[in-house]
Amino acid sequence: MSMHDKILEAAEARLRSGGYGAVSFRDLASDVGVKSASVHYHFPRKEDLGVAVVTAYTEKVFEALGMAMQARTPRDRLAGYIGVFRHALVEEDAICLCAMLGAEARGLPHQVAEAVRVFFQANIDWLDEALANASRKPKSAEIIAALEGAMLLANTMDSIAVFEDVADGLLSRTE
Amino acid sequence: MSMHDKILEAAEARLRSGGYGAVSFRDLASDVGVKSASVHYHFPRKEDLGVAVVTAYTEKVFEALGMAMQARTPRDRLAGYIGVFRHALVEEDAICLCAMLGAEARGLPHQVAEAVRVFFQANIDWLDEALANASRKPKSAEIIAALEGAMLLANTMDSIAVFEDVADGLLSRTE
DNA sequence: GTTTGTTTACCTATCAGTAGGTAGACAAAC
DNA sequence: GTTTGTCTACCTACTGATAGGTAAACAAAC
Repeated sequence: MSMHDKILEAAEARLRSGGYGAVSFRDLASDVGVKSASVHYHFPRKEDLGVAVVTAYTEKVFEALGMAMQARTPRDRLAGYIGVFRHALVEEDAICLCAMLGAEARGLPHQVAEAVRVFFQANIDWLDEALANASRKPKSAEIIAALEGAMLLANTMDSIAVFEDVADGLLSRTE
Repeated sequence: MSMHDKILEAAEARLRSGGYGAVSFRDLASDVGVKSASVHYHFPRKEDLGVAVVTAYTEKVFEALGMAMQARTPRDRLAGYIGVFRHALVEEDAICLCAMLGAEARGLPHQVAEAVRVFFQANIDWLDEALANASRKPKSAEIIAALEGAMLLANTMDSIAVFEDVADGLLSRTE
């Protein structure tokens, strides 16, 4: 993997566990085995790094969502969507990057906050399309809010039970 | 208001807009018109300040919830509960303190994270009691997750519409 | 095929600014 | 005269960011 990508990966991990303020060029440099000036070579300003991480994260998520869109019924597509979030929470043991940055949105550099907004709008659009011919369903923004909130609570209480309850609730209201 | 309380108020505002890392003793001192050493006099370590803010916030929220518990039906009590969160979002123009700190929980000093956990558990307990004799209702943790997620999304997209949609959805599933 | 110029990807060293935190002087209140 | 609250003055550690340099890779010119 290129140094560029290794830095992005390390930055995503630190962002997701501690937020924007918890990411420093020196820590990232140490994570990937270079000096902080070299991190600045790849991402001149912290804002550039923030935007790049969110953009890469968005692409990664929507690549995973590509398969979920293939499912036959709206309900199965929603189950696939939920699965992507569950994987992020359980396998990567961290909340969604944009849940963290969404909470901090008011204090973020404008371009970073805008990238987060784009992520959520893209999620709304994806769900609108995936559930277009459902006979009964919550609004797309409601689904996202429920899942992001469930991650947040699961993260704090250190229990994924609440996430599964929310997921079941959403699926039972969709067909 | 005492200097102690003025510092708590300023710290809450900064915590809710930028997170734990965005709060500095110097900024707080400037906010309330003293020097940073004086803030250290009231709250020796940042962790002490963090715990005190969460504790005071919890008390403030549950004081407001006291009235909501008086309502006659489970549905009305839920409406009152939602109203407390709506007020925090709309009137104070910020997400719930514990939504922010819950997202950052993994990177917080242990006692602060624990205070946040206590806040959420107290909310679960409150809802369990308020909706005890409802004939139909979401689980308490589901309600909290939905509302916290709705705040997060509303904060990022700068639109309270998603919050109202989530609130309506919760009320329609409760009676 | 060797010289020349350019780019990539890093380095060391340093900057001004800010972080949390402390020691000790001081004045007013009790 | 002791407690309370604030001050000045300082510390060490770390922040994002910049300057200037270097070794290797590559391509074009001769």
